[in-house]
Amino acid sequence: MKSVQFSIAAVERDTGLAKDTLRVWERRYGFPTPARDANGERLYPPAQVERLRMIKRLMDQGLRPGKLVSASDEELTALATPAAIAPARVDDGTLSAIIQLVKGHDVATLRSALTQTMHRQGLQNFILDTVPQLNMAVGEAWMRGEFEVFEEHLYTEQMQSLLRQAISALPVASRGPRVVLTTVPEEQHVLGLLMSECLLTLEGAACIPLGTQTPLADIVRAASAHAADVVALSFSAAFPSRQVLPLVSQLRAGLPPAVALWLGGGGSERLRCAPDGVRVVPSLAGILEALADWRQQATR
Amino acid sequence: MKSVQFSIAAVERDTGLAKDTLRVWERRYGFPTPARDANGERLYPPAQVERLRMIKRLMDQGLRPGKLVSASDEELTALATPAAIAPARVDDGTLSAIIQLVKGHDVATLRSALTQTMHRQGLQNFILDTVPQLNMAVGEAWMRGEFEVFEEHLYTEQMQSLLRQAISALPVASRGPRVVLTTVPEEQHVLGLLMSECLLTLEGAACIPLGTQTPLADIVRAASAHAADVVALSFSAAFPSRQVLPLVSQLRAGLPPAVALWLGGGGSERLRCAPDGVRVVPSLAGILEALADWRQQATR
DNA sequence: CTCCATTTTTGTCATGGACAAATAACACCG
DNA sequence: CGGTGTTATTTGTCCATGACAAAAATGGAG
Repeated sequence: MKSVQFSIAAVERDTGLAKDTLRVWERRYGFPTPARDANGERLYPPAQVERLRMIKRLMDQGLRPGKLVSASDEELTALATPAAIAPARVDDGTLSAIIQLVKGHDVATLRSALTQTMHRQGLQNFILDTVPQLNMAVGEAWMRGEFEVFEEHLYTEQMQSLLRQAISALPVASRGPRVVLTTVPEEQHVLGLLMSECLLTLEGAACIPLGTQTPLADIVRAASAHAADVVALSFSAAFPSRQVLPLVSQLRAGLPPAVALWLGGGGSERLRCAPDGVRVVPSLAGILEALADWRQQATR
Repeated sequence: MKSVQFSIAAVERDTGLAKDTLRVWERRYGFPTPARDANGERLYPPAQVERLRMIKRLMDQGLRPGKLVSASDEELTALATPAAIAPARVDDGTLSAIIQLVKGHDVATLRSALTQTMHRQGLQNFILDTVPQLNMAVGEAWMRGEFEVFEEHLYTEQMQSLLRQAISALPVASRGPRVVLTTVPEEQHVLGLLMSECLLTLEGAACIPLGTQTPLADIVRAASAHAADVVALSFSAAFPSRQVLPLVSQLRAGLPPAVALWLGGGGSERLRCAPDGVRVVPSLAGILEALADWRQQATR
């Protein structure tokens, strides 16, 4: 394989670390140490990009960059070791079987296994239990280096299809509330949204799915146009946590007070104190709880 | 409505203009002219953000920023006028009916109308004719300012569900070729991929969908792991054309020569001269042609 | 141990200069 | 007059360095 070098923009894309951050790390910690092209622009070797990706992954777990970038390679791999991050979990065999199918690169078999598991367990159980566990297992396998990026993509794609299919098959909602589902710009993880849409639609709520990355102003407009009762946002664990609070505050200020604002996903848990009128939904089961609360309040 | 001020990061999110670009415009053209907070950081008034969004829209049509930012408000609104950009097109009524449904914010009716149209026309006709026309109609309506961003999101989301559902319903492929479908990082438009997947699966090709934004190195690994015969990439018209050629060249260099590389979507047409071993597929119908060519060559 | 104040860590923003790719403008020739 | 090659302008991205504020860690008092 040719030794390709990465520009700073390419590294930002591949790692999710901002250009400013990459430069300031170099200045402060002495890593990374990119070469320079004829014009003085940074050229990152693939090995350093790989290391940066691992660092980012560990940071998403809550570890601090100062320790990580100055750590030795051995310490890094030790941190990424199963024992360090993957608490043993109960597994009836279904999980590992599906993981193996992803690794086996057999799309058709993977799809039918997922479909079969969903039908066996029922949609609600599938979404509350199996899907989150699968997501975590995939994420952990990726961190341990057992999964390639494209294998994670393949999994996400299949799961996405399955969930959308399930949603399509559900009866049209009638009871309310009307829920606008989306993510903020920069947040492109879609599975959380789809799982939420499944649960809400199962309970008879009317979902208005906007997909990912809706600008804040347009979320407000959508809530108004669709006469929404709730706006539900999903933040993945990879989303820069320092940006969550300002985003949410700005959105809350723009929305009418009568519209509820729910936050879900791994990135919302790190929020210290939610502003007034914002409900953090810590898990998928919490959605059902929030829904029940809303309905109770609505009848009064 | 409170007069909220936007930080430079917020403006980048809402407009899609990079921070560096915003600063350099201010330096060169004298617009925008943000206020400053106590710490000297830029605070953009909402009116300027709105103007920036309009400028960005017009730039996506090919107009140049130098003219736009120094233009008067009147000139701007004149450029954004329907007559300036939207050639009338033949329309049997189905198109405008669906557009009206999107604007009517009735999710359930929109979904059933799309489903019905698909079944009436048959999947292949639907994808070759109606879907591209709808996409264009939506894009044009958006340019004219008749569509909000969230309305485009809603349309995309519904179409995505419909196409994924159609793909799931198709029989598993058996004939080959094996096609890896994805987009490069930064390219997040997914409808082109799904339409291609539909057509290919209809013809019995085995698709390996990786979703959007797969890093180049992982596209290569996926092609190898899945024993792919073809890698198909989709570039939307919005993708920065200056980046297409370097990306494609790099990918072509990394792939084995036996693996074909197909490019589709509006962003691939602006490619001056494709490198050796790269096939530009100018339209959706071209996919069927490329497929036929591949099969003919494979039998020899 | 809990809670509050202080220090360290960390990401983001500012300035001003530079360069290269893309585009427009222009001169030239058939 | 239309096509073509060359120069000029436009435009986005990158760099270096300095600064600051929010978040996290630390430490001390109750």
